[in-house]
Amino acid sequence: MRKSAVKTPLEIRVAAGRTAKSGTSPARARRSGRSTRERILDLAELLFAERGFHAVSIREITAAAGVDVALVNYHFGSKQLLFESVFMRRAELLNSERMRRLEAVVNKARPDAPSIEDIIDAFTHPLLDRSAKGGAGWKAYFALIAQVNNSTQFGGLLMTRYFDPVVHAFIAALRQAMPSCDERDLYWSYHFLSGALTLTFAETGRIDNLSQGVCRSSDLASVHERLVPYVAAGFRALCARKLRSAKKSTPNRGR
Amino acid sequence: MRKSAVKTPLEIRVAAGRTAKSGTSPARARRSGRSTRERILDLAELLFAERGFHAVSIREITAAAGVDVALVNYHFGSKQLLFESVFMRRAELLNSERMRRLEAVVNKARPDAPSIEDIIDAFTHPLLDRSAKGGAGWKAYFALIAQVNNSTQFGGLLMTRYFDPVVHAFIAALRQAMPSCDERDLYWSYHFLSGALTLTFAETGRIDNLSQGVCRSSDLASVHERLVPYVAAGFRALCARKLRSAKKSTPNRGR
DNA sequence: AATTTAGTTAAACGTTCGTTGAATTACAAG
DNA sequence: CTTGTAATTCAACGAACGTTTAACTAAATT
Repeated sequence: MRKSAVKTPLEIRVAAGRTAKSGTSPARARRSGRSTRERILDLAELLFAERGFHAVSIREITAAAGVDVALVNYHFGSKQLLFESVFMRRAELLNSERMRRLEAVVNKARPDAPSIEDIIDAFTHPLLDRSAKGGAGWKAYFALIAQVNNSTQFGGLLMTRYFDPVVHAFIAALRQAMPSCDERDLYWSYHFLSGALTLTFAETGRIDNLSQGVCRSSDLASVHERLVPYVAAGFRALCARKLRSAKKSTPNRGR
Repeated sequence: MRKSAVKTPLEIRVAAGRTAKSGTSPARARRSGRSTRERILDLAELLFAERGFHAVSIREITAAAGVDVALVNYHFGSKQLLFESVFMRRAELLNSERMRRLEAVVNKARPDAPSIEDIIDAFTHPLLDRSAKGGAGWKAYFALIAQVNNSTQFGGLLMTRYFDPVVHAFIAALRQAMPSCDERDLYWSYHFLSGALTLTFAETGRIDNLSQGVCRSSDLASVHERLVPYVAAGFRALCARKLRSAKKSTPNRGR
């Protein structure tokens, strides 16, 4: 595959990924308290979110991070793998808190099913928290998620790989809360939620322009208190829709 | 600004934009029936939608269109202006049909206000129609819109410039249909609709993976019949939310 | 027929891209 | 202190990028 594969540079890079020897610190973690790996991840996240994957060069990232250009390929293997590392890093944090919150509302309501609002809140509140109090890194990350979610080439791939397990858990909870709901209505309802959620937390400034100052993208607390009842009502409306269907397809005769 | 500005190449390009002399055909419109300009626009649309602006080179576009690389700069001035031409081309078609449909449902309901569902349908149905019967060009265009809408650097800019007038007309119609609704609720409701709509018509394949075949991105007819009641219920829920608020802020004492 | 103009072609411009190899430094283990 | 390894630096690679220039063809105008 490669030309002069004398020193098998791939193995070097893979080994550099994480040696698992000293879990605390590779003793190289200095300069502003963050390791080189972390500083690259931080700046890559910021720049990818601002301009997208292809519009940002490795040289820009490493210059902003104050490290040498070669270190991206040394620590991550390639620009593409750096991007996936950025994507994965906070996905895991987000997933675990979403699961924690979901289990909490399920346990609290037991033996009944939780309300639709509580389930949705468990899914969305972690975004609100971290966008408000998580610093610029989380804000950039949510802008990145919105781009990936709406990307033709990555939307159906990366989102699936990193978020599907948790999404399935939430859809299962919604299924229990609305047992009569059609499966397709459940999935499409989540899909609409996903589009509204990712666009909103991307904070593109669109609504600021549209509303001419009446609404602010950054006012996430007030948007969250609207998002939850909005999508909860949507979920309920879709599952109740059965009653007045029986129009085109096989007429289910009454019930 | 430029080095050897002897022939003022900018003027040449601007003049080439559209000379408005012979509106029918510059007699160069041959080869598959579409002019060079149109073929470049078609292929640029397709490739931009698939991979995004920066991931596609002018050479790829012109090679796919079967024309010389220099013609992009001749006809459009730059890669960036080509992108905006792609964006603008169908936006105008979409806007005019949306306005036509909106006026139709308003006139039909007069002197009453139309239903929320009818207003939303006037906004979303043009997408359904053209995605189903408009060919690959329209499908690519909707994938492009989703990327722009969720882009940090273009989302608040291009969408505003090309879609705001029509969006304001729709929000005005919704305001008339729900006069007691808070302004911020109206704008945020539209924002959620925008996120759900653009993601859905992008057809990223995400829901196909998530639902493991139960739902298909391409089944837009069945998604549209879900999207309208979903967001209509969301709109209504937000505007009715007033009654049970008075929690944190100024307690409106009872009513 | 002569002249002007719009459209197209081929070639090259200088720049930047992601990636790599080899040399060098910093650190931990013996 | 010596050795081995992980991390970093510097310089360079070929490839591809957006854009421009100048020459050329085809059409319209005079």
